[in-house]
Amino acid sequence: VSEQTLSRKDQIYAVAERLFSRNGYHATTMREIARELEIEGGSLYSHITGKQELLYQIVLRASHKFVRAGRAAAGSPDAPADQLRAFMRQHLAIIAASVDGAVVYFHQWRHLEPEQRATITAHRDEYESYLRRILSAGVACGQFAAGDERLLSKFIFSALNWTYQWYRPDGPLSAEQLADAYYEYVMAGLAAKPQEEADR
Amino acid sequence: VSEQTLSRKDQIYAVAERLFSRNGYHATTMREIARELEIEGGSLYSHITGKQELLYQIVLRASHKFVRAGRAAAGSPDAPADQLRAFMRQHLAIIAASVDGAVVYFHQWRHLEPEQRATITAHRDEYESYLRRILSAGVACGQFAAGDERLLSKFIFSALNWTYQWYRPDGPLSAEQLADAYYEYVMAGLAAKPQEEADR
Amino acid sequence: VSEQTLSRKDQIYAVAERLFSRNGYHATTMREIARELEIEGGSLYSHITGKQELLYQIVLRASHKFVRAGRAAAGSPDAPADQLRAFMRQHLAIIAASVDGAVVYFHQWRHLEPEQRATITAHRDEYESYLRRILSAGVACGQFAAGDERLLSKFIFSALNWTYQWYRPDGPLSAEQLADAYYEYVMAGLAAKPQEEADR
Amino acid sequence: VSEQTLSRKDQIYAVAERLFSRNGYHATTMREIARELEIEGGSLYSHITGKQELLYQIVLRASHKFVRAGRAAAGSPDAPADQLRAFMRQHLAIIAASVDGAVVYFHQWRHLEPEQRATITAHRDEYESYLRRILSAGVACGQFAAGDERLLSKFIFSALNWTYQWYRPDGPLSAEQLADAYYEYVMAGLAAKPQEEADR
DNA sequence: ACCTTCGGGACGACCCGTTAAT
DNA sequence: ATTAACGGGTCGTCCCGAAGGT
Repeated sequence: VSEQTLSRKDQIYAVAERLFSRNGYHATTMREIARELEIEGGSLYSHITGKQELLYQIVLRASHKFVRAGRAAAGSPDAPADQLRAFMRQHLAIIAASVDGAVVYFHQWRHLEPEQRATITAHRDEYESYLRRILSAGVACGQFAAGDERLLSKFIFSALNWTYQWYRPDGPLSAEQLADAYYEYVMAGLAAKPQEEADR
Repeated sequence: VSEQTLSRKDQIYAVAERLFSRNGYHATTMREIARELEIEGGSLYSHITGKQELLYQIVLRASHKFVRAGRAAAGSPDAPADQLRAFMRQHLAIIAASVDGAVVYFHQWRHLEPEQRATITAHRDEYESYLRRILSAGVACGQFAAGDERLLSKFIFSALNWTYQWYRPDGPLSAEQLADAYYEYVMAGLAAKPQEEADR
Repeated sequence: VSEQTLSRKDQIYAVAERLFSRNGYHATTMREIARELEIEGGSLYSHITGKQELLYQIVLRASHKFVRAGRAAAGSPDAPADQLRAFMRQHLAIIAASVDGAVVYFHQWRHLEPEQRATITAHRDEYESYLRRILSAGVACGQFAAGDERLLSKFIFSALNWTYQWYRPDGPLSAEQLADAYYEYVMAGLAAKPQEEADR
Repeated sequence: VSEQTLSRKDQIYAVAERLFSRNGYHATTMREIARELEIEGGSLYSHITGKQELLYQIVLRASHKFVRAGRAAAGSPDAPADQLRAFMRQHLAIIAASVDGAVVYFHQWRHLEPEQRATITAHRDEYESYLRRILSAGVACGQFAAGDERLLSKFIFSALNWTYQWYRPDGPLSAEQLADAYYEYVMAGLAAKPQEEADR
């Protein structure tokens, strides 16, 4: 990532995001962040208010991105199956755009202050509700088989969320290709289909 | 959890597992662990060698459980689809048996020493290879549709691994029920089936 | 040194002397002492009262040996030159008998409690006075050249005391041989003698 | 000692040298060093890397001084007897310039890390070789009586090294006077000389 | 009588987030 | 943006003692 054209403050956020992601919040020191920018530890405080705020802003930003994407997907006039595909694409696009941000979002929210955590949790709940709404609509209109929507949504989120553990945007798969592949798995499963069996 | 009949050492490990899981390795202090056992911080060191060793043993134990289970599932004489079901059941059974252990295993391995981390990574690779072997066998014998087995294995692991984030063994779902539900999702997907539609 | 036939208490003192000598008082731990005896740290306290007492007794013993030897040398009816030779032989014999004891005596007395230190200092002063008495007597009877006896005594003690830094009783030189060699240096110096020069 | 014009780092080294000398390395705490400078213990670490490094630098500095002086004395074009006198003067001048530094050098090198200790030991060996070279040259040219040069060099070092135990530069004797007195002892011994007796 | 086990409590070096002065 | 420092905290170690086993 080019850190050249960013303001000093944004550079700090960028470095913090990377280090929080790689080493975790508590294992990252302010001096480490400063060293990457070739300044002294104390100098950070001309630009930021503190470590805690650093974490909060990073998590909050990621959180907003997900919520915004989810609201868009669930609010579109498309059929539920297409909404689901859009939802998955968006989710993976956000992760692909900033794997480090995603890692911090998913892993480090525990280290927020209670108030901050409450805010983030609320966002997360809202986001998850969008997927459940899509699923319900799909069942209602007969596109999806009936089932436990709550459990199903967790199943889908599992697939989506876990990607930050291994996905790298510079790998062979684009985020969209990955989303489409996962969409197929989610929709059709992996069992051999009757006609395929007949083909052999 | 009954900590009555455990040796002091095992009590320490149990508390450490819980706190590492809830708060993370670096945010957990040795004195916190001690306080839960109503002894002083320094007294821990009559029983253990250090914080790092605590983490390593906890992660190592979880790692062993997964490897053992994976080897058993992939080595059974059953058909691949049954192996897969067994694999998923075992995986969730391990998580259900100790959610805290699973959280530490999945989240805190980054804080191991390089050597320790290498050991754990090797175990993880071995474990993942068992699932891929099952999937390959299933494709070979026509039980599973052909596809990218590497990607598919990641998809399945996503579903399995993410459970530690929300699953509680004292909830409404047993680990086995959850495994079976997930197995169905993985095999058949959520798209409404033609005959099912006809059934209605 | 055979530690077989000693009482447990004496074994502890023997080990402590060795470790205090090699590593110093503060760098030696009670557990280390115990480990050499293949018991646990806490078990030492059945036999001794504490670490400080250990040091004090070791230093005190060495101190007594020197004082006793000095008193004997200075109190003998021999001529001062012979008293000096006896003094030097005795001093080195004590060091040779227990280099570790000598090291602790010379190095670790700083770590005694003030009271204990005062006792040892008094002994040391007494010991040094014996040498000065011998020197004064030698000057008075014309055996030694006149000079600053205070400085001279320091010069002689330097040679004697420093030996614990390098002397090993199992080396090529016996303590007596060393004492005699040093006696010659002290008496005659190293300058070539006139007749020796004539010899060439 | 004026600690006014020194950099903070040098002040720390000066205090550490004094305390290591008086109380020994292990009995000196970082907080004690800090207290003398009227700062908090943790604040030391803005200027230095650690306690071990403190010791190493202090010992290393003293070590360098001795080696440099020894090389100069043994390398001069003077006659061996004059080289010896110069060697002794330099040695005592170094001790007089910093008795504390000498004490640390002679006493605390045991507490260095193995690698550091090896460096210091090599320096010490080099230094001692210079004196032996002077002695050999003196014997070869007939200025010194023949004898065991190895033992003789130890004898001379004893006198020189032990001085840090009692010598204080603000006492009645200058370092040079002391060196010259010791030089006379070493060269001529203390036995009454025949012609001197005749002179009386 | 001897030793182990378990623990207390103080203290060790060192590090961290942060700030005031410059 | 730096420099120097604070103050509180971290893990770990140490000496020592009490309870209890053999």
